[in-house]
Amino acid sequence: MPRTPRDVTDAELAVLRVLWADGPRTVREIAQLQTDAGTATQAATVQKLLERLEDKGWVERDRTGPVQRFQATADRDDLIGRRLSGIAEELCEGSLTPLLSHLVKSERLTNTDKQALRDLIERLDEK
Amino acid sequence: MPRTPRDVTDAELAVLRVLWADGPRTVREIAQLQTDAGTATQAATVQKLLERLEDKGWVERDRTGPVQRFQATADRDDLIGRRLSGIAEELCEGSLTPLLSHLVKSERLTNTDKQALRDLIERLDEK
DNA sequence: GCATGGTAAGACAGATTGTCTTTTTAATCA
DNA sequence: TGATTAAAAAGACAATCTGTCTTACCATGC
Repeated sequence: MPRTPRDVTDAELAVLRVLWADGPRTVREIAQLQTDAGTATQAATVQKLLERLEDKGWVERDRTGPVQRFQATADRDDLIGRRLSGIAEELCEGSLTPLLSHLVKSERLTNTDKQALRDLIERLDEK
Repeated sequence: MPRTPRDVTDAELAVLRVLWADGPRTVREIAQLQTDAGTATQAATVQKLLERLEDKGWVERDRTGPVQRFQATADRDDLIGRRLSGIAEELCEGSLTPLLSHLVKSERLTNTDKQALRDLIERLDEK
């Protein structure tokens, strides 16, 4: 029964968000920023989350200064990519095509989306 | 600390797969089919998984016959849709656009994919 | 009325996850 | 330089979540 852990958990994502929004930070700073944002989190908790994120490769730390500073090694789009691949892997034998066509067929695309899509495709062709 | 449970877990997905592939089935049949497929699973376990799937709305059961028969209420594409929405919700304030552009920009699309994509878009325009 | 197979309840252990507490280290200062 | 303090590492915990079973309950066919 090998359960598959989450790539990034809720609490971990909250930390990543701070790093994405405010760049490299210390543990205290992150905790403070989260508290400001309404989600009070003890520094010790943030520290543990950062440790786990580092293990998973989402974050790296700078140990040179007197106080460690953490920064994300991947941005939101990278996480999106990993999640999409995960879905493709689990439900489509690895192919992204079903995801793509699902999105295009979904009724939720705005006209702007459609136009952007056409542009993207054209640019694709050029290459 | 409200953890967000998985929409469909690994073991549950295995059951869903059987229903998708072989249509409405009884608990025993599902267990048997899984065993045939190499993943031995006791009928009791399948029963519990089906119960959970029913609670979550992925499966419904026909209690009329002497033996209950289960069937999926959603297909693979529905699950894909839910997952995509989940990502959009969690990482893109609900917008699907970032997912879409990620997919299109990914290097993993084959020429066939691209062509299919163009066709889809054209059909979109017509509506 | 009783055996039997199917169903429902629920018991469990192991893993995951969000949060802390305790130790250990490192840096500061009287 | 020894005492004080802040930071980081370890690791303790409780509350789930999940995959699997076990036990109790029922309806049917003899």
